[in-house]
Amino acid sequence: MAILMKNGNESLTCEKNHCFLCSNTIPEWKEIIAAKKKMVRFKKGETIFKEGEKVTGIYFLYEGAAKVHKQWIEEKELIIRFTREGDILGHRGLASGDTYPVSATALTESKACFISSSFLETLLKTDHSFSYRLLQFYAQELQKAEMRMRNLALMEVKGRIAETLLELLQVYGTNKEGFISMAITRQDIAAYSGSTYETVFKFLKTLEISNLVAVSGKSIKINDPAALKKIADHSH
Amino acid sequence: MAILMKNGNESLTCEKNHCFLCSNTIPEWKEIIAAKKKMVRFKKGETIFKEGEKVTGIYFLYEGAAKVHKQWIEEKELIIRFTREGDILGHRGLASGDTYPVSATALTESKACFISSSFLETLLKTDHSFSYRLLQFYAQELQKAEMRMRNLALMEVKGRIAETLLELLQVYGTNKEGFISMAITRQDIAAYSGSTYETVFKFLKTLEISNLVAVSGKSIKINDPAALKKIADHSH
DNA sequence: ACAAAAACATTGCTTAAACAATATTTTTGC
DNA sequence: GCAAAAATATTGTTTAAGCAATGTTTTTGT
Repeated sequence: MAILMKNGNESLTCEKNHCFLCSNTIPEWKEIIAAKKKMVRFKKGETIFKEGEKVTGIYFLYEGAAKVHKQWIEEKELIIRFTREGDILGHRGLASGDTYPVSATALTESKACFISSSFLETLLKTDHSFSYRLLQFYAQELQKAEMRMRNLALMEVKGRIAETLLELLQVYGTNKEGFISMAITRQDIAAYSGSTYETVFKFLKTLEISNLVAVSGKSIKINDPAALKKIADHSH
Repeated sequence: MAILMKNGNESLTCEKNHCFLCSNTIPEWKEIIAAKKKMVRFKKGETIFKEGEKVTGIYFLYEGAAKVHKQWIEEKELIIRFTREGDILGHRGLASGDTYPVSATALTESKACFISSSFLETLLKTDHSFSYRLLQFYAQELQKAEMRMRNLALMEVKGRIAETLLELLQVYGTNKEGFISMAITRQDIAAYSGSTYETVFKFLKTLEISNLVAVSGKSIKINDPAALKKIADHSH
């Protein structure tokens, strides 16, 4: 049942049912959703959608990982959030403005389930519990955004980098060796913490020396999350 | 029809109909809403709700102005947004967590229309177009939050202060003399821009000297908004 | 009306963190 | 498989912006 789509991506069936869409819509709609949705595949580093592009719909990350980021002047960007499978992407497009306010890029080979804006609208207007859940999700996202605003504005860089590591740990978890299950570049750590590669490099080195983290290439192991939290909470 | 309430505030009728609640709910509900809502009055500097407090409901600012702010370690706070009449306050409380993630404080003598969480829930589950509008509002707020996250992380302070002045201009407008219609303390400008009183003081002085703004006590007049925008866009 | 508390004004000093420079290693596209 | 482009490593310099100190003015509570 792999139907070839115009962009060469296959339409695959969704077996996990773990995404926001699948777990929050009424069962009666499952089939219609299945017919309307498109499974899209992205290579590592591939753009899922780009800031400024016209909004076409919403994505539910089915497999893999992605970063949501926002550009500022060429060369500067802030990573807004790191996402894992099950997460929503592109939901900000729902606001009146019809272009994506952020970009999303796959961090690993990924699959996402795509729902067009028009169908989403129908869905929202019909399935009110879904609509209510989405509202709650938004309120939660807003809270997170405000927490981050505060951190970016008031914490010093070391704290922000510590927070970034903890966030990565929280989002991606660890593998059997205890390393964060996602190879992340220092560049991306800098882009999330709102700092620079060099600062991340220097601070990571001191963390390594004091044995709070272990680094092996792009893999990072956090030995003492509580100590990192302490650094974050005391950086002012 | 001024009914005395337990806290001494009067229940007043709402005549403006300009708030989100009044302009986005179905006419049939107007009377029920009128019966359920409570008009609350706040003195300048008075707390509308406080971070960490149990969420009791949502406020619609009917008259006056307020700031929404978030604390970090004693003494440090970030002002998340400035609000004017018609604006929503306390909507973040809708997320699962049952405490306000931010505080709101009246900047001037204000009146707000209060709706309890339980009634809001009923409203959302019944009036779906209201629910949809609120969803759009949230998406918009999320966009703004992300824009600010980016600015706080990547812009240098001068640009952030310039942005703050432009934001104040945009939210509160000007009086006949061209001054921003809201007396704002330098402390609050610092708290919004994520900087310090001294830095605001210094930068405001240079803006005054270069004639981009005029200052008279707590009143600020922006002579050249475009120049301020330019400063903001070039601060990196 | 008056004391206490904020807010304001002003200035140096200090430092965290960006910037710059340069060399090496890893990744990726054709 | 190789060249080009990212990403990494490292250290030194510079500067923006916070902190500290001290005094004055304005606001606010009683």
